[in-house]
Amino acid sequence: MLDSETKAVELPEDHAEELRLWLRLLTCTTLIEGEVRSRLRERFDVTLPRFDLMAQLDKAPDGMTLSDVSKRMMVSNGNVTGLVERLVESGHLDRRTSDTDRRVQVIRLTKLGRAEFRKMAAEHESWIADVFADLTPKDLRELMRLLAKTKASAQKSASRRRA
Amino acid sequence: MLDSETKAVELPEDHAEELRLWLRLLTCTTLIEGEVRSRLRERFDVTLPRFDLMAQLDKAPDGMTLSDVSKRMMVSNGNVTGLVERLVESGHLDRRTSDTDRRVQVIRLTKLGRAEFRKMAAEHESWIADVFADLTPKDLRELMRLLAKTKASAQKSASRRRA
DNA sequence: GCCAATTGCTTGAAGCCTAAAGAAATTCGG
DNA sequence: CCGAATTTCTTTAGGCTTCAAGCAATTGGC
Repeated sequence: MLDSETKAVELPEDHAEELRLWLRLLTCTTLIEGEVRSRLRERFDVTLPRFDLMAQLDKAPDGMTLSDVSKRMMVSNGNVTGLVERLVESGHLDRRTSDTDRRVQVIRLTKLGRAEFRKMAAEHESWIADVFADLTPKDLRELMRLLAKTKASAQKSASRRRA
Repeated sequence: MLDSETKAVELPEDHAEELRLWLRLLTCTTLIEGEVRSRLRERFDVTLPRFDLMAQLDKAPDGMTLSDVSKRMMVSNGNVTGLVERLVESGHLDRRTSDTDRRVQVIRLTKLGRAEFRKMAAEHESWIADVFADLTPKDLRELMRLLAKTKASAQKSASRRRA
């Protein structure tokens, strides 16, 4: 009894399995991400971060603030600033200062931006389908379930640390 | 019969499920990666790429060539060059030109590098264990299996494109 | 109304990353 | 043995990313 308590904190336990799982998860993501990245470049001469940002905005017809984008994309504020800058420059994004709060920048897709994104998104979806082509419907559902559980567990772990 | 053939190529099929799965996979990885990154910075003032590189070298006592590292880490050659440069500079890595092929650089951990890595790796393993803490042993095995399948499927898809 | 804390965003320094081009060494076909 | 192709690594330009510091606007306590 006392043992089981001390053990968790003191003794070096074997977590090689979790480690291997994490590495495999990372490998899968890196593999797919790299694939998507080079296809986006080849077909549309666009970078993955730009695509991701446009994807967020496509889901928000009324626009988003930079903070919203930053949270959704899980990247830093400064990162978003530069990304938006380049996309405004290229005519894909429209940027306005909020009427009610002059600190806030509201961005949304321009007509051009939306049109281009839709084209890219359609192909993108088929690439992703191809990536998972060998998984059965049951595999897909099961993987979804386990990743949901993983996400929850990871979030809990992160909040434990911040506490 | 003809239908099933045309359909796969022509008709816009619904692959929303695969798309959601990919986004969830990406979210999990980003979450965990961010967590590991900030912990490495806090505790050891080291970056994730440096840690990853040292992890590769820890598994290869006789050293590795830069190309080996590049393939293993799935990053570009130029990336490795810079990374190695900084780690040699900080005394963690040792770099020598191969005796048999003057193009080849062989790198390995120094005593300092190995000692520091071992300390980091021990903590790292416990962080990862914590991330997956809510998954049962069965979950872990099942997730491992499905990710193996995903990896194989993704590799197949990537090679189809390059073909 | 005022001042402190917070929030939203930008800036700057450093590092990471890729693609593409190029330099140097090796390998291989003939 | 020669030259073409390949391999290994570096360099360059451009972009992505973080952290930390800082500025401007708003909010909330008093």
